[in-house]
Amino acid sequence: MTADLQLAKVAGAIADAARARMLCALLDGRARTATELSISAEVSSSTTSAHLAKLTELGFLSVVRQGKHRYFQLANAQVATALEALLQLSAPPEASFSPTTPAHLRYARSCYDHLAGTVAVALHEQLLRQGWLITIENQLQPGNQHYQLSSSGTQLFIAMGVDLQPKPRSRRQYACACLDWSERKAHLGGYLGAALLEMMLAQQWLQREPDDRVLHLTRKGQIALKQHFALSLPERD
Amino acid sequence: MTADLQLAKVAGAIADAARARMLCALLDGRARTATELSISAEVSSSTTSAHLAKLTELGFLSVVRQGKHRYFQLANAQVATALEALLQLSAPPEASFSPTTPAHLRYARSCYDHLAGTVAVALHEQLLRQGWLITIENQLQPGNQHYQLSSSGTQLFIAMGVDLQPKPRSRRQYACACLDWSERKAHLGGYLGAALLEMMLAQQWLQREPDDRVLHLTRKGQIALKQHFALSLPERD
DNA sequence: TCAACACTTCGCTGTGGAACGAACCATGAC
DNA sequence: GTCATGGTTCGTTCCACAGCGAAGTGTTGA
Repeated sequence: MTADLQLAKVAGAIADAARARMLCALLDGRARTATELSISAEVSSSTTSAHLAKLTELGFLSVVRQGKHRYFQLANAQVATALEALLQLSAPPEASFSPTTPAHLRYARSCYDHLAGTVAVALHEQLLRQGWLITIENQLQPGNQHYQLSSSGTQLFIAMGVDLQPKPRSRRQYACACLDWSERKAHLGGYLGAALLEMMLAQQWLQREPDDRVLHLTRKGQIALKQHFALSLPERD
Repeated sequence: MTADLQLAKVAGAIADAARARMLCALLDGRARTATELSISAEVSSSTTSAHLAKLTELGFLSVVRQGKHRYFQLANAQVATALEALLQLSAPPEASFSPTTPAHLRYARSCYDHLAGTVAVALHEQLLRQGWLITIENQLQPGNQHYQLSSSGTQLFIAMGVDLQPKPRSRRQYACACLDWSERKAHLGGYLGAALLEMMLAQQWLQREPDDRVLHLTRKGQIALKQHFALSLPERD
Protein backbone atom coordinates (compact mmCIF):
# COMPACT_ATOMS: atom_id res chain seq x y z
CA MET A 1 0.00 0.00 0.00
CA THR A 2 1.27 3.44 -0.85
CA ALA A 3 2.21 6.00 1.76
CA ASP A 4 -0.72 8.32 1.11
CA LEU A 5 -3.30 5.59 1.56
CA GLN A 6 -1.61 4.51 4.75
CA LEU A 7 -1.77 8.08 5.94
CA ALA A 8 -5.48 8.29 5.26
CA LYS A 9 -6.06 5.00 7.03
CA VAL A 10 -4.13 5.97 10.13
CA ALA A 11 -5.79 9.38 10.29
CA GLY A 12 -9.14 7.69 9.75
CA ALA A 13 -8.62 5.72 12.92
CA ILE A 14 -8.52 8.97 14.87
CA ALA A 15 -11.08 10.84 12.83
CA ASP A 16 -14.15 9.83 14.74
CA ALA A 17 -15.54 11.58 17.78
CA ALA A 18 -15.92 8.42 19.83
CA ARG A 19 -12.47 7.06 18.99
CA ALA A 20 -10.86 10.46 19.54
CA ARG A 21 -12.41 10.61 22.98
CA MET A 22 -11.10 7.14 23.80
CA LEU A 23 -7.61 7.99 22.63
CA CYS A 24 -7.61 11.23 24.61
CA ALA A 25 -8.72 9.31 27.67
CA LEU A 26 -5.76 6.96 27.22
CA LEU A 27 -3.23 9.71 26.61
CA ASP A 28 -2.10 9.60 30.21
CA GLY A 29 -0.72 6.10 29.62
CA ARG A 30 -3.01 4.32 32.05
CA ALA A 31 -4.89 1.24 30.90
CA ARG A 32 -8.69 1.15 30.96
CA THR A 33 -11.38 -1.44 30.46
CA ALA A 34 -13.71 -1.43 27.50
CA THR A 35 -16.59 -0.36 29.72
CA GLU A 36 -14.68 2.60 31.14
CA LEU A 37 -13.86 3.68 27.62
CA SER A 38 -17.44 3.31 26.48
CA ILE A 39 -18.41 5.74 29.23
CA SER A 40 -15.70 8.22 28.20
CA ALA A 41 -16.80 8.01 24.61
CA GLU A 42 -20.50 8.07 25.42
CA VAL A 43 -21.45 5.18 23.15
CA SER A 44 -22.90 1.74 23.74
CA SER A 45 -20.73 -1.23 24.61
CA SER A 46 -21.24 -2.85 21.24
CA THR A 47 -20.13 0.29 19.46
CA THR A 48 -17.17 0.57 21.79
CA SER A 49 -16.16 -2.98 21.04
CA ALA A 50 -16.03 -2.26 17.32
CA HIS A 51 -13.98 0.90 17.85
CA LEU A 52 -11.50 -0.79 20.11
CA ALA A 53 -11.08 -3.66 17.69
CA LYS A 54 -10.29 -1.19 14.94
CA LEU A 55 -7.80 0.77 17.01
CA THR A 56 -6.10 -2.41 18.16
CA GLU A 57 -5.87 -3.84 14.67
CA LEU A 58 -4.26 -0.65 13.41
CA GLY A 59 -1.64 -0.79 16.13
CA PHE A 60 -2.84 2.14 18.21
CA LEU A 61 -3.76 0.11 21.25
CA SER A 62 -2.52 -2.96 23.02
CA VAL A 63 -4.78 -5.23 25.07
CA VAL A 64 -4.28 -7.26 28.20
CA ARG A 65 -6.86 -9.81 29.28
CA GLN A 66 -7.39 -9.99 33.00
CA GLY A 67 -10.23 -12.18 34.12
CA LYS A 68 -13.32 -10.99 32.39
CA HIS A 69 -11.89 -7.55 31.81
CA ARG A 70 -9.89 -6.40 28.87
CA TYR A 71 -7.53 -3.56 29.58
CA PHE A 72 -6.65 -1.25 26.69
CA GLN A 73 -3.78 1.19 26.55
CA LEU A 74 -1.80 3.08 23.94
CA ALA A 75 0.49 0.66 22.13
CA ASN A 76 3.64 2.75 22.29
CA ALA A 77 5.05 6.21 22.86
CA GLN A 78 5.05 6.95 19.13
CA VAL A 79 1.28 6.82 19.11
CA ALA A 80 1.10 9.19 22.06
CA THR A 81 3.45 11.65 20.45
CA ALA A 82 1.64 11.58 17.13
CA LEU A 83 -1.61 12.30 18.94
CA GLU A 84 -0.01 15.19 20.74
CA ALA A 85 1.22 16.51 17.39
CA LEU A 86 -2.30 16.47 16.02
CA LEU A 87 -3.68 18.11 19.14
CA GLN A 88 -1.22 20.93 18.61
CA LEU A 89 -2.62 21.44 15.13
CA SER A 90 -6.11 22.06 16.45
CA ALA A 91 -4.89 25.23 18.10
CA PRO A 92 -5.30 28.27 15.85
CA PRO A 93 -2.28 28.42 13.53
CA GLU A 94 0.31 31.12 14.21
CA ALA A 95 -1.84 32.50 17.02
CA SER A 96 0.14 35.65 17.71
CA PHE A 97 2.78 35.12 20.38
CA SER A 98 0.97 33.07 22.97
CA PRO A 99 2.16 29.50 23.25
CA THR A 100 -0.39 27.03 21.98
CA THR A 101 -0.48 24.50 24.80
CA PRO A 102 -2.29 25.33 28.05
CA ALA A 103 0.21 26.15 30.79
CA HIS A 104 -0.69 23.35 33.17
CA LEU A 105 -0.32 20.76 30.41
CA ARG A 106 2.92 22.26 29.24
CA TYR A 107 4.51 22.18 32.65
CA ALA A 108 4.21 18.52 33.54
CA ARG A 109 2.16 15.74 32.03
CA SER A 110 2.39 12.05 31.32
CA CYS A 111 3.21 11.04 27.76
CA TYR A 112 2.19 7.40 27.55
CA ASP A 113 4.15 6.04 30.53
CA HIS A 114 6.85 8.61 31.09
CA LEU A 115 7.12 12.24 32.05
CA ALA A 116 6.75 15.08 29.54
CA GLY A 117 6.61 18.86 29.61
CA THR A 118 8.89 21.62 30.88
CA VAL A 119 9.95 19.61 33.92
CA ALA A 120 10.82 16.54 31.83
CA VAL A 121 12.87 18.53 29.34
CA ALA A 122 14.81 20.30 32.10
CA LEU A 123 15.48 16.97 33.77
CA HIS A 124 16.65 15.38 30.53
CA GLU A 125 19.08 18.23 29.92
CA GLN A 126 20.45 18.01 33.42
CA LEU A 127 20.93 14.24 33.19
CA LEU A 128 23.07 14.70 30.12
CA ARG A 129 24.90 17.78 31.34
CA GLN A 130 25.92 16.10 34.57
CA GLY A 131 27.04 12.99 32.77
CA TRP A 132 24.56 10.73 34.52
CA LEU A 133 23.20 9.72 31.15
CA ILE A 134 25.50 8.86 28.26
CA THR A 135 24.68 8.80 24.58
CA ILE A 136 25.27 5.49 22.84
CA GLU A 137 26.47 5.68 19.30
CA ASN A 138 24.34 3.28 17.35
CA GLN A 139 25.31 2.41 13.81
CA LEU A 140 22.16 0.49 13.13
CA GLN A 141 19.84 3.26 14.17
CA PRO A 142 21.67 6.53 13.63
CA GLY A 143 18.40 8.41 13.94
CA ASN A 144 17.14 7.49 17.34
CA GLN A 145 19.14 8.78 20.26
CA HIS A 146 19.88 6.05 22.80
CA TYR A 147 21.30 6.34 26.27
CA GLN A 148 22.81 4.36 29.08
CA LEU A 149 23.39 5.29 32.68
CA SER A 150 26.95 6.11 33.66
CA SER A 151 28.24 4.57 36.89
CA SER A 152 27.46 7.77 38.78
CA GLY A 153 24.03 7.83 37.14
CA THR A 154 23.38 4.24 38.16
CA GLN A 155 24.29 5.08 41.75
CA LEU A 156 21.99 8.08 41.68
CA PHE A 157 19.03 6.17 40.31
CA ILE A 158 19.47 3.30 42.76
CA ALA A 159 19.72 5.76 45.64
CA MET A 160 16.39 7.26 44.62
CA GLY A 161 14.82 3.83 44.51
CA VAL A 162 14.27 3.54 40.78
CA ASP A 163 13.84 -0.04 39.59
CA LEU A 164 16.62 -0.48 37.05
CA GLN A 165 15.73 -4.01 35.91
CA PRO A 166 13.54 -4.11 32.83
CA LYS A 167 11.18 -7.02 32.62
CA PRO A 168 12.95 -10.03 31.12
CA ARG A 169 12.37 -10.59 27.41
CA SER A 170 11.23 -7.01 27.03
CA ARG A 171 12.19 -5.74 23.60
CA ARG A 172 11.66 -2.17 24.63
CA GLN A 173 14.42 0.41 24.33
CA TYR A 174 16.17 0.81 27.66
CA ALA A 175 16.53 4.57 27.47
CA CYS A 176 16.01 6.90 24.56
CA ALA A 177 15.18 10.46 23.60
CA CYS A 178 11.49 11.12 23.08
CA LEU A 179 10.29 14.31 21.46
CA ASP A 180 8.37 16.65 23.68
CA TRP A 181 5.74 18.26 21.55
CA SER A 182 4.95 21.30 23.62
CA GLU A 183 8.60 22.02 24.34
CA ARG A 184 10.01 20.90 21.00
CA LYS A 185 12.97 19.40 22.77
CA ALA A 186 13.72 15.89 23.90
CA HIS A 187 12.85 14.25 27.18
CA LEU A 188 13.73 10.84 28.56
CA GLY A 189 11.70 7.91 27.25
CA GLY A 190 12.07 4.16 27.04
CA TYR A 191 12.10 1.77 29.96
CA LEU A 192 14.19 4.08 32.14
CA GLY A 193 11.84 7.01 31.59
CA ALA A 194 8.90 4.87 32.62
CA ALA A 195 10.66 3.53 35.71
CA LEU A 196 11.62 7.05 36.73
CA LEU A 197 8.05 8.31 36.47
CA GLU A 198 6.82 5.30 38.40
CA MET A 199 9.18 6.09 41.25
CA MET A 200 8.27 9.79 41.20
CA LEU A 201 4.60 8.95 41.52
CA ALA A 202 5.21 6.33 44.20
CA GLN A 203 7.30 8.80 46.18
CA GLN A 204 4.69 11.53 45.70
CA TRP A 205 7.08 13.83 43.88
CA LEU A 206 4.30 14.08 41.36
CA GLN A 207 0.58 13.59 41.71
CA ARG A 208 -1.82 12.61 38.99
CA GLU A 209 -4.88 14.70 38.52
CA PRO A 210 -7.73 12.19 38.56
CA ASP A 211 -8.56 10.99 35.07
CA ASP A 212 -6.23 13.41 33.41
CA ARG A 213 -2.69 13.45 32.13
CA VAL A 214 -1.76 16.62 33.91
CA LEU A 215 0.81 15.98 36.64
CA HIS A 216 1.23 18.16 39.66
CA LEU A 217 4.73 18.75 40.99
CA THR A 218 4.46 18.57 44.77
CA ARG A 219 6.47 20.55 47.27
CA LYS A 220 8.19 17.28 48.16
CA GLY A 221 8.99 16.73 44.50
CA GLN A 222 10.50 20.16 44.14
CA ILE A 223 12.79 19.57 47.08
CA ALA A 224 13.73 16.10 45.85
CA LEU A 225 14.56 17.34 42.34
CA LYS A 226 16.83 19.95 43.82
CA GLN A 227 18.45 17.48 46.18
CA HIS A 228 19.02 14.61 43.77
CA PHE A 229 19.40 16.37 40.45
CA ALA A 230 20.50 19.87 41.50
CA LEU A 231 17.50 21.07 39.53
CA SER A 232 15.60 24.15 40.65
CA LEU A 233 12.16 24.41 39.16
CA PRO A 234 9.68 27.21 39.73
CA GLU A 235 6.39 26.47 41.37
CA ARG A 236 3.19 26.23 39.44
CA ASP A 237 -0.50 26.31 40.45
CA MET B 1 -15.02 22.91 21.40
CA THR B 2 -13.36 20.22 23.47
CA ALA B 3 -9.94 18.84 22.68
CA ASP B 4 -11.14 15.40 21.61
CA LEU B 5 -13.60 16.77 19.07
CA GLN B 6 -10.92 19.05 17.69
CA LEU B 7 -8.67 16.04 17.39
CA ALA B 8 -11.29 14.12 15.45
CA LYS B 9 -11.90 17.09 13.17
CA VAL B 10 -8.23 17.63 12.39
CA ALA B 11 -7.65 13.93 11.78
CA GLY B 12 -10.75 13.87 9.63
CA ALA B 13 -9.20 16.42 7.34
CA ILE B 14 -6.42 13.94 6.57
CA ALA B 15 -8.53 10.80 6.67
CA ASP B 16 -9.57 10.74 3.06
CA ALA B 17 -7.60 9.11 0.27
CA ALA B 18 -7.83 12.10 -2.04
CA ARG B 19 -6.89 14.65 0.62
CA ALA B 20 -4.09 12.45 1.92
CA ARG B 21 -2.66 12.25 -1.59
CA MET B 22 -2.80 16.02 -1.93
CA LEU B 23 -1.11 16.57 1.40
CA CYS B 24 1.61 14.07 0.56
CA ALA B 25 2.15 15.82 -2.74
CA LEU B 26 2.64 19.09 -0.86
CA LEU B 27 4.95 17.64 1.78
CA ASP B 28 7.98 18.86 -0.10
CA GLY B 29 6.91 22.44 0.62
CA ARG B 30 6.38 23.46 -2.97
CA ALA B 31 3.16 25.19 -3.94
CA ARG B 32 0.86 23.63 -6.53
CA THR B 33 -2.20 24.67 -8.46
CA ALA B 34 -5.59 23.12 -7.89
CA THR B 35 -5.35 21.34 -11.22
CA GLU B 36 -2.00 19.81 -10.42
CA LEU B 37 -3.41 18.57 -7.14
CA SER B 38 -6.49 17.14 -8.80
CA ILE B 39 -4.18 15.08 -10.98
CA SER B 40 -2.16 13.86 -7.95
CA ALA B 41 -5.34 12.95 -6.15
CA GLU B 42 -7.00 11.43 -9.20
CA VAL B 43 -10.32 13.17 -8.76
CA SER B 44 -12.30 15.71 -10.75
CA SER B 45 -11.67 19.42 -10.47
CA SER B 46 -14.95 20.05 -8.68
CA THR B 47 -14.13 17.43 -6.06
CA THR B 48 -10.65 18.87 -5.72
CA SER B 49 -12.07 22.30 -5.13
CA ALA B 50 -14.16 21.07 -2.23
CA HIS B 51 -11.23 19.24 -0.68
CA LEU B 52 -8.92 22.20 -0.95
CA ALA B 53 -11.53 24.49 0.57
CA LYS B 54 -11.83 22.16 3.51
CA LEU B 55 -8.10 21.86 4.05
CA THR B 56 -7.66 25.61 3.79
CA GLU B 57 -10.47 26.36 6.21
CA LEU B 58 -8.96 24.00 8.76
CA GLY B 59 -5.62 25.74 8.52
CA PHE B 60 -3.69 22.99 6.75
CA LEU B 61 -3.09 24.94 3.58
CA SER B 62 -2.48 28.50 2.58
CA VAL B 63 -3.45 29.90 -0.80
CA VAL B 64 -1.95 32.46 -3.08
CA ARG B 65 -3.91 33.79 -6.02
CA GLN B 66 -1.86 34.40 -9.09
CA GLY B 67 -3.81 35.32 -12.15
CA LYS B 68 -6.24 32.57 -12.87
CA HIS B 69 -4.25 30.08 -10.84
CA ARG B 70 -4.52 29.40 -7.16
CA TYR B 71 -1.40 28.05 -5.59
CA PHE B 72 -1.78 25.88 -2.53
CA GLN B 73 0.90 24.93 -0.06
CA LEU B 74 1.19 23.65 3.49
CA ALA B 75 0.31 26.45 5.88
CA ASN B 76 3.24 26.00 8.23
CA ALA B 77 5.96 23.65 9.38
CA GLN B 78 3.81 22.34 12.21
CA VAL B 79 1.44 20.82 9.68
CA ALA B 80 4.32 19.17 7.86
CA THR B 81 5.73 17.74 11.04
CA ALA B 82 2.38 16.42 12.22
CA LEU B 83 1.93 14.71 8.86
CA GLU B 84 5.35 13.16 9.17
CA ALA B 85 4.43 11.93 12.64
CA LEU B 86 1.37 10.19 11.26
CA LEU B 87 3.32 8.72 8.39
CA GLN B 88 5.68 7.18 10.91
CA LEU B 89 2.73 5.50 12.58
CA SER B 90 1.79 3.67 9.42
CA ALA B 91 5.01 1.72 9.63
CA PRO B 92 4.61 -1.52 11.59
CA PRO B 93 4.96 -0.68 15.28
CA GLU B 94 8.15 -1.79 17.05
CA ALA B 95 9.32 -3.49 13.87
CA SER B 96 12.34 -5.28 15.33
CA PHE B 97 15.51 -3.25 15.01
CA SER B 98 15.26 -1.79 11.56
CA PRO B 99 14.55 1.94 11.47
CA THR B 100 11.08 2.72 10.23
CA THR B 101 11.80 5.39 7.66
CA PRO B 102 13.24 4.43 4.28
CA ALA B 103 16.93 5.29 4.12
CA HIS B 104 16.77 7.78 1.29
CA LEU B 105 14.02 9.74 3.03
CA ARG B 106 15.84 9.63 6.34
CA TYR B 107 19.04 11.01 4.90
CA ALA B 108 17.86 14.26 3.36
CA ARG B 109 14.40 15.53 2.56
CA SER B 110 12.48 18.78 2.54
CA CYS B 111 10.16 19.39 5.45
CA TYR B 112 7.82 22.14 4.28
CA ASP B 113 10.39 24.69 3.15
CA HIS B 114 13.52 23.73 4.98
CA LEU B 115 15.90 20.81 5.17
CA ALA B 116 15.23 17.71 7.27
CA GLY B 117 16.84 14.34 7.85
CA THR B 118 20.25 13.14 8.98
CA VAL B 119 22.05 15.89 7.10
CA ALA B 120 19.85 18.62 8.59
CA VAL B 121 20.28 17.36 12.14
CA ALA B 122 24.06 17.13 11.78
CA LEU B 123 24.13 20.63 10.37
CA HIS B 124 22.00 22.00 13.18
CA GLU B 125 24.28 20.47 15.79
CA GLN B 126 27.34 21.86 14.12
CA LEU B 127 25.85 25.37 13.89
CA LEU B 128 25.29 25.37 17.62
CA ARG B 129 28.56 23.67 18.54
CA GLN B 130 30.60 26.17 16.56
CA GLY B 131 28.70 29.09 18.01
CA TRP B 132 27.39 30.27 14.65
CA LEU B 133 23.89 29.99 16.00
CA ILE B 134 22.96 31.25 19.45
CA THR B 135 19.97 30.33 21.55
CA ILE B 136 17.72 33.19 22.56
CA GLU B 137 16.15 32.94 25.95
CA ASN B 138 12.52 33.80 25.48
CA GLN B 139 10.33 34.35 28.49
CA LEU B 140 7.14 34.54 26.51
CA GLN B 141 7.65 31.27 24.72
CA PRO B 142 9.78 29.10 26.97
CA GLY B 143 8.84 26.04 24.94
CA ASN B 144 10.02 26.88 21.47
CA GLN B 145 13.72 27.11 20.98
CA HIS B 146 14.71 30.28 19.12
CA TYR B 147 18.01 31.27 17.62
CA GLN B 148 19.92 34.16 16.21
CA LEU B 149 23.09 34.22 14.15
CA SER B 150 26.24 35.25 15.98
CA SER B 151 28.49 37.73 14.21
CA SER B 152 30.70 34.90 12.94
CA GLY B 153 27.57 33.04 11.86
CA THR B 154 26.29 36.09 10.00
CA GLN B 155 29.61 36.37 8.17
CA LEU B 156 29.50 32.70 7.26
CA PHE B 157 25.96 32.83 5.92
CA ILE B 158 26.61 35.97 3.90
CA ALA B 159 29.77 34.43 2.44
CA MET B 160 27.73 31.44 1.27
CA GLY B 161 25.22 33.74 -0.37
CA VAL B 162 22.26 33.13 1.92
CA ASP B 163 19.66 35.89 1.79
CA LEU B 164 19.43 37.06 5.39
CA GLN B 165 16.60 39.57 4.95
CA PRO B 166 13.18 38.17 5.74
CA LYS B 167 10.34 39.64 3.76
CA PRO B 168 9.09 42.81 5.43
CA ARG B 169 6.04 42.41 7.66
CA SER B 170 6.64 38.67 7.84
CA ARG B 171 5.51 37.38 11.23
CA ARG B 172 7.42 34.20 10.79
CA GLN B 173 10.02 33.08 13.32
CA TYR B 174 13.45 34.09 12.15
CA ALA B 175 15.19 30.89 13.25
CA CYS B 176 13.92 28.13 15.46
CA ALA B 177 14.32 24.47 16.29
CA CYS B 178 12.05 22.17 14.33
CA LEU B 179 11.61 18.56 15.31
CA ASP B 180 12.95 16.04 12.88
CA TRP B 181 10.66 13.08 12.99
CA SER B 182 12.88 10.42 11.56
CA GLU B 183 15.87 11.55 13.58
CA ARG B 184 14.02 12.56 16.73
CA LYS B 185 16.34 15.49 17.14
CA ALA B 186 16.01 19.11 16.14
CA HIS B 187 16.97 20.74 12.88
CA LEU B 188 16.94 24.36 11.79
CA GLY B 189 13.56 25.81 10.84
CA GLY B 190 12.02 29.24 10.50
CA TYR B 191 12.96 31.85 7.96
CA LEU B 192 16.66 31.11 8.23
CA GLY B 193 16.15 27.41 7.63
CA ALA B 194 14.14 28.19 4.53
CA ALA B 195 16.70 30.66 3.20
CA LEU B 196 19.49 28.16 3.78
CA LEU B 197 17.69 25.44 1.84
CA GLU B 198 16.94 27.87 -0.95
CA MET B 199 20.61 28.71 -1.29
CA MET B 200 21.63 25.06 -1.14
CA LEU B 201 19.27 24.22 -3.97
CA ALA B 202 20.29 27.25 -6.02
CA GLN B 203 23.95 26.34 -5.58
CA GLN B 204 23.25 22.71 -6.45
CA TRP B 205 24.47 21.43 -3.11
CA LEU B 206 21.23 19.55 -3.07
CA GLN B 207 19.02 18.40 -5.90
CA ARG B 208 15.31 17.74 -5.70
CA GLU B 209 14.04 14.48 -6.98
CA PRO B 210 11.28 15.46 -9.39
CA ASP B 211 7.92 15.62 -7.65
CA ASP B 212 9.26 14.19 -4.43
CA ARG B 213 10.56 15.47 -1.15
CA VAL B 214 13.69 13.37 -1.23
CA LEU B 215 16.78 15.52 -1.62
CA HIS B 216 20.02 14.31 -3.12
CA LEU B 217 23.27 15.56 -1.63
CA THR B 218 25.55 16.25 -4.58
CA ARG B 219 29.30 15.83 -4.68
CA LYS B 220 29.51 19.62 -4.80
CA GLY B 221 27.30 19.83 -1.74
CA GLN B 222 29.48 17.41 0.18
CA ILE B 223 32.55 19.46 -0.54
CA ALA B 224 30.78 22.70 0.32
CA LEU B 225 29.50 21.39 3.64
CA LYS B 226 33.00 20.34 4.58
CA GLN B 227 34.46 23.65 3.46
CA HIS B 228 31.94 26.01 5.05
CA PHE B 229 30.72 24.05 8.05
CA ALA B 230 33.61 21.63 8.69
CA LEU B 231 31.02 18.92 8.33
CA SER B 232 31.95 15.55 6.83
CA LEU B 233 28.99 13.55 5.69
CA PRO B 234 29.09 10.10 4.17
CA GLU B 235 27.84 9.53 0.67
CA ARG B 236 24.50 7.98 -0.06
CA ASP B 237 22.95 6.39 -3.20
C1' DT C 1 -15.43 41.65 -27.20
C1' DC C 2 -14.88 37.01 -27.25
C1' DA C 3 -12.77 32.60 -26.60
C1' DA C 4 -10.01 29.82 -23.58
C1' DC C 5 -8.88 28.50 -19.30
C1' DA C 6 -8.91 27.88 -14.08
C1' DC C 7 -11.63 27.23 -10.65
C1' DT C 8 -16.18 27.21 -7.86
C1' DT C 9 -21.04 26.30 -6.95
C1' DC C 10 -24.97 23.46 -7.21
C1' DG C 11 -27.81 19.42 -7.38
C1' DC C 12 -27.91 14.68 -7.30
C1' DT C 13 -26.37 9.82 -6.36
C1' DG C 14 -24.24 6.08 -3.95
C1' DT C 15 -21.74 4.17 -0.30
C1' DG C 16 -19.08 3.52 3.88
C1' DG C 17 -19.40 3.26 8.36
C1' DA C 18 -21.25 4.65 13.08
C1' DA C 19 -25.00 3.80 15.80
C1' DC C 20 -28.13 0.66 18.43
C1' DG C 21 -30.44 -3.51 20.52
C1' DA C 22 -30.78 -8.33 20.91
C1' DA C 23 -28.69 -12.47 21.13
C1' DC C 24 -24.58 -14.80 22.30
C1' DC C 25 -20.15 -16.30 24.61
C1' DA C 26 -17.06 -15.99 28.37
C1' DT C 27 -15.58 -15.58 33.26
C1' DG C 28 -16.29 -15.25 38.09
C1' DA C 29 -19.36 -15.38 42.30
C1' DC C 30 -22.41 -18.05 45.02
C1' DG D 1 -25.58 -25.94 38.87
C1' DT D 2 -27.47 -20.72 38.38
C1' DC D 3 -26.96 -15.92 38.08
C1' DA D 4 -24.57 -11.55 37.23
C1' DT D 5 -21.27 -9.13 34.67
C1' DG D 6 -18.00 -7.88 30.82
C1' DG D 7 -17.46 -8.13 26.26
C1' DT D 8 -18.42 -9.65 21.26
C1' DT D 9 -21.20 -10.70 17.11
C1' DC D 10 -24.95 -9.89 14.13
C1' DG D 11 -28.53 -7.52 11.62
C1' DT D 12 -30.53 -3.23 10.66
C1' DT D 13 -31.05 1.69 10.21
C1' DC D 14 -29.53 5.99 8.93
C1' DC D 15 -26.72 9.89 7.83
C1' DA D 16 -22.47 12.24 6.41
C1' DC D 17 -19.86 12.99 2.73
C1' DA D 18 -17.03 11.90 -1.49
C1' DG D 19 -17.97 11.59 -6.08
C1' DC D 20 -19.50 13.51 -10.64
C1' DG D 21 -21.28 16.60 -14.38
C1' DA D 22 -23.30 20.83 -15.72
C1' DA D 23 -23.66 25.46 -15.23
C1' DG D 24 -21.62 29.74 -13.40
C1' DT D 25 -17.79 33.21 -12.12
C1' DG D 26 -13.65 35.42 -12.94
C1' DT D 27 -9.20 36.21 -15.25
C1' DT D 28 -6.10 36.32 -19.21
C1' DG D 29 -4.85 37.09 -23.74
C1' DA D 30 -5.98 37.59 -28.60
